[in-house]
Amino acid sequence: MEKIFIDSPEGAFTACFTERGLARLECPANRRGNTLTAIGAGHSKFPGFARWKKLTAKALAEALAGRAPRNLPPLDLSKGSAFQQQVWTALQQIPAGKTQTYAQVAATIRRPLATRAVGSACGANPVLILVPCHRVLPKNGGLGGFSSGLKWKRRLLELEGVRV
DNA sequence: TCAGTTATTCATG
DNA sequence: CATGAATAACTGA
Repeated sequence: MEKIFIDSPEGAFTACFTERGLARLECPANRRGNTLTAIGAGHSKFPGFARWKKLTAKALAEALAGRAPRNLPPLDLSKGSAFQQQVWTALQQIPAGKTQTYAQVAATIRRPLATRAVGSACGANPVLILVPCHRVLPKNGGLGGFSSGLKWKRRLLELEGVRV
């Protein structure tokens, strides 16, 4: 598990890679740019690691600019249960600037009654932004929740031009 | 295995 | 508009 930090205008994101791909991507804890430096960037344990890092940084930059990333690094979602992986995969099908309700996501994975479970799966999503759990809103027009804080969810939606 | 929990939703009053 | 039940799946013990 290689852990690095990726600088961005929003702060330093944390990314974790396994031999299979990107396993985690976390929002900066505090908004003001912290001074953490890259860890593990020197020794690439896995083949293609350096390229994944570059792809991740690039995809992240694209996403923060409100556009859908061209190329994503491989994602290692093997940590999650089968159900969670289905949800996370479904989330990636939502185009930038669009939103879905928890019920709609439940419907797309052919589990129309699992709306609540979908919410749980979103909360367990380890790869924020690249797996766009922020594009899922409750049906009543509220915001729902966000693992790194609702501030981030609102901001990410604004970056994509979504009004709440 | 099972009780407790959840980033929901719908029907009621 | 507030409340409560229903509902599928995760988590921890």
